[in-house]
Amino acid sequence: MTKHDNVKPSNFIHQIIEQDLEKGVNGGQVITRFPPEPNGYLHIGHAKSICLNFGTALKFGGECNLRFDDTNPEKESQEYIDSIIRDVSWLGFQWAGEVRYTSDYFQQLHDWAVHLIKAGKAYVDDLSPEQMREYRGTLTEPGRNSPYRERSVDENLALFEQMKDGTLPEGSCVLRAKIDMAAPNINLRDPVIYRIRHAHHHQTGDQWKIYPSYDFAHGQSDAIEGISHSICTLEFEDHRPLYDWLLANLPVPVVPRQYEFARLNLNYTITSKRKLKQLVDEQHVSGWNDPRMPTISGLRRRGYTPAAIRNFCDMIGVTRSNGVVDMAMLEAAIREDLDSNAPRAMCVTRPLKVTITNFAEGEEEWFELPAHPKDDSLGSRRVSFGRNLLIEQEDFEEIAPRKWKRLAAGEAVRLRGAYVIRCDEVIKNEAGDILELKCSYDPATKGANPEGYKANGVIHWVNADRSVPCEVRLYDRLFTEANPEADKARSFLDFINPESLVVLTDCRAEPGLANTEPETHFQFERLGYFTVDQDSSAERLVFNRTVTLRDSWAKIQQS
RNA sequence: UGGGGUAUCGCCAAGUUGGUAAGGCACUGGAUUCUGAUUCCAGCAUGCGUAGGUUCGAGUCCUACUACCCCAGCCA
Repeated sequence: MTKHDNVKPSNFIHQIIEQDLEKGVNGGQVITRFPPEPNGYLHIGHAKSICLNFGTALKFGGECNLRFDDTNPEKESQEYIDSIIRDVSWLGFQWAGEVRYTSDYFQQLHDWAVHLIKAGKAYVDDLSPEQMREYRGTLTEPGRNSPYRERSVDENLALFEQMKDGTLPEGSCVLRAKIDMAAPNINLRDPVIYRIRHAHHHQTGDQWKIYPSYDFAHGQSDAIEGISHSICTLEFEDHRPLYDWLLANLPVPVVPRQYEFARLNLNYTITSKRKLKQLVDEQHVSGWNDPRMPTISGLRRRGYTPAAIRNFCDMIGVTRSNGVVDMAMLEAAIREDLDSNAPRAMCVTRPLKVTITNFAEGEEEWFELPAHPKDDSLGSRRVSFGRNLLIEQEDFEEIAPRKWKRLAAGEAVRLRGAYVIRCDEVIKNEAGDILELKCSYDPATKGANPEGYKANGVIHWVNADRSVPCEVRLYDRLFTEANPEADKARSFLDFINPESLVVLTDCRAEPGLANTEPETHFQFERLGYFTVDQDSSAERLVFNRTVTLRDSWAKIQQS
């Protein structure tokens, strides 16, 4: 949508808000929130939610809170909290006020639970988890009332007090909302709203022995924060009646409304936190920020930019229909950004020795080349030319194939930004491997077309005596299947792409690339966009391939 | 067999008093090009899950089907 910025990205939630604003709902205030559970790292799917929630607040002059939905201490940790804060900031969004935690509201939530008990709308149930499942009924059969459902208010109060005090063991009982065991919507069949957990909480320590369930915590936390539009994904749609029931039965300050949108699915990857964690725990990848991971930190390390991710989120839109977005769309977003903003450079990844026989030994010539073909504001760079050069192995064929625009025996090709050279001799070993090319350069072709003959095309190169040794990590899609989770009989792990990472250690980059800082982006001409990895140092430069350039030659070859 | 949803080009997605199918990605031609990149031009749904119906006219209204997704954690 950025490309021609004609149709402004609109979505059904914005339309609802516009109507609300016209009606004067919420006093004209738009307050949203992004509510991650700190039990893993954020991924591209969360980026969609972040852009929606923060973007909506921005669009309507409102605010968006960052709230950790931390009601399940056993699965959560400070490491995840830190990573989430880092990722949201990096994406370019600022939340209103301090970071919030559902655990900030534990006391209020507890008091509201007591309120429900006193109103005869909640009870302590001693049923075991197995029994509770039996009593709940099935999708097609109604449930039955628990034998503990009619306990007196006083008894419930006393029991809940004991749960809270820690005098009752974990799992011995729970607090349930008293709604309707025959409701067709299973979420309304007396949902559990508090359970006993003698666990240490990353924020509240050992203060609490009981923790509220998601359903009991979320809507009320929204109300406490004055959220006007509580946006979540489709799977919570069935929870909305419960969300509304709790707000209707509690003395909350405001009544937020919940709206659901379809979560993002991307092909050739997964966006299940559980499975991403499995990839990390079982070391199929190097960590949450492995450049192959669809996590925000992985994309960042891979070389994706905040602007590209935000643009991608605009491109895919927000609807209620479940679909699978093509990875090509994400790649298009980063190409668009980096094409206009990344400085160009030359790097030879699989070097082939080229000796310029008519260029004097020990001599050197420097060229000043623009850093960007269309944007002078990016400045220029200097590259060194000499007798000993390196070109890409795949840029030479002894016998040129049809439509070949590179170097071939006896033919001429332009070295980007320098001279046209001709291959005069091919040096091979006994096995027939090509070891070196003897070439001659045409001194008249600096900034000028050759006279009386034509060069096949343009290839990139580097001065062997001046280039910077470096490592290049070629990344590709993590899975070989568009939907690695489709096969019920096989694990998604079976479809990990064995070539998702290819490490090249004998690469040579142009001189100016020495001492580049991590996260600096480049376009290595004719190869793709690359970004300096966090492992990189002055002693050992490391580049990650973010994405290749579009390659019409590859398509010609295939056909 | 219960409840809640969704169905518009290969993918995403506009379409809001019914008026004669945006755009992006991908793809295919062609032009420019010292990146087979970029850019530019052109092409790409007589049809909107299916079948009926209402209407001068339906993706938009009605009816009946079909497919797919979510729900039976003391996870979120």
